[in-house]
Amino acid sequence: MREPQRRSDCPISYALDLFGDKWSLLVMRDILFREKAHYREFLASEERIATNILADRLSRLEAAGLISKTDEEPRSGKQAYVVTRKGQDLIPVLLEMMLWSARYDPHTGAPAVLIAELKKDRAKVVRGIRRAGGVEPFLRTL
Amino acid sequence: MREPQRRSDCPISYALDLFGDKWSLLVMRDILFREKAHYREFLASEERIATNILADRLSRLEAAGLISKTDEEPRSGKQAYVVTRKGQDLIPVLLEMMLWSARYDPHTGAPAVLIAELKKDRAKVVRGIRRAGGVEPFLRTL
DNA sequence: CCGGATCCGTTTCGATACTG
DNA sequence: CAGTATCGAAACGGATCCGG
Repeated sequence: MREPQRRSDCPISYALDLFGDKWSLLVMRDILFREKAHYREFLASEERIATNILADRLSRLEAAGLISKTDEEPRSGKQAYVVTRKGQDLIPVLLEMMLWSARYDPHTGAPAVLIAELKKDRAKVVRGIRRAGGVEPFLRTL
Repeated sequence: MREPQRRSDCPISYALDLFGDKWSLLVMRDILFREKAHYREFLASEERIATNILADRLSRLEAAGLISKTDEEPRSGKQAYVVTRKGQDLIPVLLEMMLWSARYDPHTGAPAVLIAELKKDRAKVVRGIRRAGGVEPFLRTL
């Protein structure tokens, strides 16, 4: 497993050490907005993460305290990943990133519903995701 | 130069293709919060980016329309990078990321001033950075 | 089946030296 | 000053293998 090393004392570098790669934030998107919980489900994302990379990212995210592993059904060997409070607090970051992408990505349109909701009551949207885990259909496309 | 290729139609993947590495967001931090404009200034950051990586990231960010290069002083060969509107619109993303880092990074304390300002009037803070480019001293530590 | 670990070829990174 | 060139090291990606 890759052990990230801090490169500076600037606060943002803590996030960059964790998320400065192609996959970590995608895993967090899956668990936060798409209710994914099992290894197989992450693997099935359209971005096609490799098995070894996924295993590495899951264990790094767990080591950093953003997710935690639970033995859902010990006899079948089935495990589930759940997001922690620290992980949930990443929701605003992902939302801002998604808003920026939606505005400038020539490839996808901006999800007008979400933008309107955010403008109306930002904190409420964050709370909704935190509780429901992306149950609202428009969130699942992020 | 590395040409990023889109991996999915999910809007957030546009941002991840651009920023899914250790350096791109650091360059944007430098230009947005620390008023850096010249190649050597970026090089001087404490994270010690290599010259070839910096050149690559600058040209990618320029190709993506987040910064643009101007001939500040044509006869001395001195060039300056300036941030575009599209690049400035990344400020909220960086701010959220910094807030999250500050909250959870055991290594740095949270900049209380900024947190208070953001809670009071988020849009005003963003406008301030947009105009002044990190002139406020507390921004330079981000 | 499920959740990985291992192996291995390819891509990217990073440090230093060098150049227009 | 603002980058290239080079080269070893690290990370990635795909395929396959393994233990429960």
